[in-house]
Amino acid sequence: MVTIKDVAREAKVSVATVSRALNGSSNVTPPTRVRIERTAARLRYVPLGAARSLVTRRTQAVGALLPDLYGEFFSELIRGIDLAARARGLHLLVSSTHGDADETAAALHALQGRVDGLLIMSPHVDGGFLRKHLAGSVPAVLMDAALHDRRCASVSIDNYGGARAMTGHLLACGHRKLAFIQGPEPNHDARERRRGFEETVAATRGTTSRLLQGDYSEESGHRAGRALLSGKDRPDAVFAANDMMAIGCLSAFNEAGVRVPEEIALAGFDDIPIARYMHPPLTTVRVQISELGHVALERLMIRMQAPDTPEPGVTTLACEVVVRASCGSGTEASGSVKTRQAPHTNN
Amino acid sequence: MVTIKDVAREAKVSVATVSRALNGSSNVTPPTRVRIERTAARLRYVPLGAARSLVTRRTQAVGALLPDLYGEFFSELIRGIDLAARARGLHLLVSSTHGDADETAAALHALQGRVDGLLIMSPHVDGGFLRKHLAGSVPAVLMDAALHDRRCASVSIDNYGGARAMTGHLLACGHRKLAFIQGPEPNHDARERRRGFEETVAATRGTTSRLLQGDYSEESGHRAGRALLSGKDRPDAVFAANDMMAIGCLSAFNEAGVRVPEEIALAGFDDIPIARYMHPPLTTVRVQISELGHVALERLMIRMQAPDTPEPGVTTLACEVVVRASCGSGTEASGSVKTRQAPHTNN
DNA sequence: GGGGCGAATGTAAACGTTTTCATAAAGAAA
DNA sequence: TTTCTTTATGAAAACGTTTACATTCGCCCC
Repeated sequence: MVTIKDVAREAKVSVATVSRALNGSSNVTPPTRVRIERTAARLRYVPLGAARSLVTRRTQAVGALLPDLYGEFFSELIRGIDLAARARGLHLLVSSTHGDADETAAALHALQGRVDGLLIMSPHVDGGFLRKHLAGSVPAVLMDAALHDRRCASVSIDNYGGARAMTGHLLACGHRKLAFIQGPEPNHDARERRRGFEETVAATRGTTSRLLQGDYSEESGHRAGRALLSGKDRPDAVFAANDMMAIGCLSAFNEAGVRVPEEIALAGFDDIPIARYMHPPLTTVRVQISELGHVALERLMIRMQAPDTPEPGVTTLACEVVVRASCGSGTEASGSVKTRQAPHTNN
Repeated sequence: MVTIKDVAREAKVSVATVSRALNGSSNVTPPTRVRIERTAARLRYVPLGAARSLVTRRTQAVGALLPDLYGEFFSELIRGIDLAARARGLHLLVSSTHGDADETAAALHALQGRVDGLLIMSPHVDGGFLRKHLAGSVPAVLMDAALHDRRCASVSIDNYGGARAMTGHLLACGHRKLAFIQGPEPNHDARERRRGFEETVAATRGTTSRLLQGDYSEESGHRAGRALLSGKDRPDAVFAANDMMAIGCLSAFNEAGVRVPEEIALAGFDDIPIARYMHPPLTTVRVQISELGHVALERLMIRMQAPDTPEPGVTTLACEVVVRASCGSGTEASGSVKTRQAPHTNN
């Protein structure tokens, strides 16, 4: 392996000068600098990250702890984080946890000491969990976290507002018998979306509603769709807690020859890129998924640079109802309604 | 920050013993071990990765350099890599390059010295590029690389065979006027898929074919679909070089009220999870995308453990035609044909 | 009871880099 | 010239960990 010493010897300078020349900064004579740069390039010298980190106390890396890596939601999220990290010159360490709280704690532990900051999305992680397992050793930002805990930074989507807006839209379209395919129970966002749906329905006279269990996968949406068709009291609109389930549900309807939106309306949540390419194009709640990653990373940067600044609380990203054909909206061909301005930070 | 010295002092042993106790291995008396473990847990000691890496010459991390992070193909690929890496106790550093060869080289450079191995997928990277910019400092495995270069390890999909098989299937369905929506020119896999299509068509009498340019995005597929409909000589089957474009194309057909497969057949490539949930479900070439990541990581592990072993050449992963409704296959409702056994390593 | 041996623990030297401090050289002010 | 300041460079000390080697201790065997 070629080290800084080799470069120093070849270029006939000390290691200190090599370090200075290569890190751009302080006083090195132009001729020495180019000589060193040439030598380094010739020897193919690459500074060892570990050694550098050890002395600078910086890894130039952030970790992203995610619950799963399945589907377009996460590819969009990772994309948003990656782009923002790249712009800041940071490396991105991704880690997924499929298991329970213990496994999540283990993953969190493994990530510490390797990164300068942590982006966390996990149903098991809230402020208390973080304080217990992180102990302030690394700044962290929660994404879509369960608890709006003032003491830890977090960036969330306005799941509740989005679900309210979408439910309101379905009602406005004239649908009265609604069904909701909910996401996995432990997920905070799944609960919020359901709450938005239920409260809106409860506040409107003359409506009936029904809940089906799902787990955010297409397959569970497909199952739910079949269950709805086989039941005796078919709803006139189905609101799925995410697009993947809506897509699975749509496919079940298509298989059964039930036309959407003529016979049954359908809406999703997330606005994953594929949603608009479905047939019919899917009415959904737009969440700027990549923006969530982007904003979370920016927040993390702030905390990394000034770790002792007062905790900045929760940032909420607005959602937006995107009306496409699948909800049977007669009045407007396509349009959108925002739940509120974004991003909005609540201290 | 709490270091190994703090733990040693608290537990009244030397740092060496702490290190031994925490790393599981050699002779430590059970009572001392538990005392050290307790102390470490109490102090919330986390070993600093950088220091550990510096002395062990291992980062316990692999890097994945990917061309982009958009769409389900990459989320599946990352998922496959992540799962395999997790199983091996390795961390995963992801990095994407959107730019040209220079940017790719820079990303490659930034990744060196931070990882024990590299997984690379990039249209700009071939064996020569690798030798020039990597210089054997880190073992690397190419995924779906342009050049089947014996001197560097690579895992590829049988793009050519898959395209041949699919084209053959479309012909077997009775379609004679074919169109192919090709992927971005610089991509090796895009070229291979086109080659498979063209050669199969050329070998069959009485067929006509037409090529349209795409870039693997839904949007480009949508554009291509519209172009096909507006043209005077409408094909009876369209083969898109990936599923995303097929989905965009399908959406264009749907918008125009052109029925698939009755009026025009459609096929894709990749079998992303969503493909089967389209309407009609998409006939496509199944590529075990996550398996590609998985196999690539396993290959990398081998090279990491024995760097001086002779280069093992190219591993090819078979593709499989998955027949669903979109191709208008009258005879069989659903089925599949493999191009060959997988995985198959060619030394 | 002494010699040898193995197990448990301690000591200290690496690992490659940055950075502080010291030094040398070169110019500016006198 | 002399002295002071500035600038470029070098020497060496950190950074936190692992690990080769040294040491101590207790035990068994003769």
